[in-house]
Amino acid sequence: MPRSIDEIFHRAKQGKPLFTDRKALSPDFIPQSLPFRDEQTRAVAEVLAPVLHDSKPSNLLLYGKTGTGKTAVTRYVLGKLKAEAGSSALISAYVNTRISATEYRTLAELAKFVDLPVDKQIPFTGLSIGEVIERICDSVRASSKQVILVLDEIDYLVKAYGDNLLYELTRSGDRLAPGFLSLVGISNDLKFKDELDPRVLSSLSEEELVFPPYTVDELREILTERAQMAFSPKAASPAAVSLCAAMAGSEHGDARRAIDLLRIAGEVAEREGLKEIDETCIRRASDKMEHDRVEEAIRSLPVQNKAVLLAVSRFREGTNTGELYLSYNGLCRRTGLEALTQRRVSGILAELDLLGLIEASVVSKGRRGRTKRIHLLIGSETLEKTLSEDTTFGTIT
DNA sequence: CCTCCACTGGAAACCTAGGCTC
DNA sequence: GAGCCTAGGTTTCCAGTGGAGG
Repeated sequence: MPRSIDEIFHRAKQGKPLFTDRKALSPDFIPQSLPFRDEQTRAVAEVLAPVLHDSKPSNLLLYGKTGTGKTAVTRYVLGKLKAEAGSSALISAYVNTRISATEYRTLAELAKFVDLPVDKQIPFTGLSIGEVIERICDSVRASSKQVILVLDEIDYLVKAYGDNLLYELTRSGDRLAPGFLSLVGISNDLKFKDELDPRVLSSLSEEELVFPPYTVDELREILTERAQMAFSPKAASPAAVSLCAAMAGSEHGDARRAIDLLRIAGEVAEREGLKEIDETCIRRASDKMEHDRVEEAIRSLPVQNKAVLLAVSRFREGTNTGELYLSYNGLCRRTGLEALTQRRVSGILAELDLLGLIEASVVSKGRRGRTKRIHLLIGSETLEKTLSEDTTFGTIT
């Protein structure tokens, strides 16, 4: 749908905008109150309250599927707590360990909140983990800081690196006094507890809290409230809101997804110059979300993983490890990329599988050995379009 | 029931880039 | 600047294996 810029501007000028306050649907918006989460909000507040009379709150572990309000409740309570305390000794640090990805970077993130002396800043590499912990502890002790460290998606850290870091952090008490550090762990995965050393577990889960998924009815109510803030009246009909709640919530009551869906549907409608969000907008928004997720996943891949993915896409009917490796080798020769070993490529295949970009399952073909049956789970045009942005593959896709 | 293929996936060694100390 | 350290990615090595074909 080619459209001149005159037309775009004209459309934008005429008619009232759909959105009155886009922020109300942004991912990090925290509303005045969190519906259906009173119990959890109060529980978190109770656990953290001791900080107000300078004693260390218990460590806390929060569970629940994505979009059940764990992060929102935590941020909400911490926000209030900070306002109440009014002291600069209270530091609320938030680190998402899936994004920080390694132990070292998780600590480096924490260090940013702790405000280290200029000569003790954490470089992005070069220090041992022990040294980084040392520097953080020193600073906390020296200025009696009261740190509440939120480790979001803590299960990622534990899965990849075990519980060493948590072990260190939970028993750093003596090195921090008179300051202290309390942990708030947030996990999507209940099973991650199995991988923890019993000592770490008992210390980390002094308090525990489970966040149940929202029901579709609850989602609808949440969306209705947000829609009233975000859109001009009538822009989002009850039917549209219900559909968003149903589409996003049918699987496991994911409020974040529901809110994203409503926002993007609003953007689609606005771009089309519609006065209200209709079903088509919502369906297109849903497609767009999936599409964006895939593009982003591809874009952020290391170059070797991209190469392997591209090699996979050459086989329409799926392939196996040996055949794929040959093709990958050829690709490397043509692009001047250094070819990795088959062992490593096998590992990369497992990573791509985990991201949901390919499916790679081990099959046995009897006498003809054991291998992975591999096929692409995403559209090859999307893949090629996205990879052509990368200079390594720009000419070859 | 046994063989034996074409890998899988764990473990350890190796490499690189960077900071630290002296 | 030499000689040390570490994290993270990769290679090297290799024992282990599900099941079709004998």
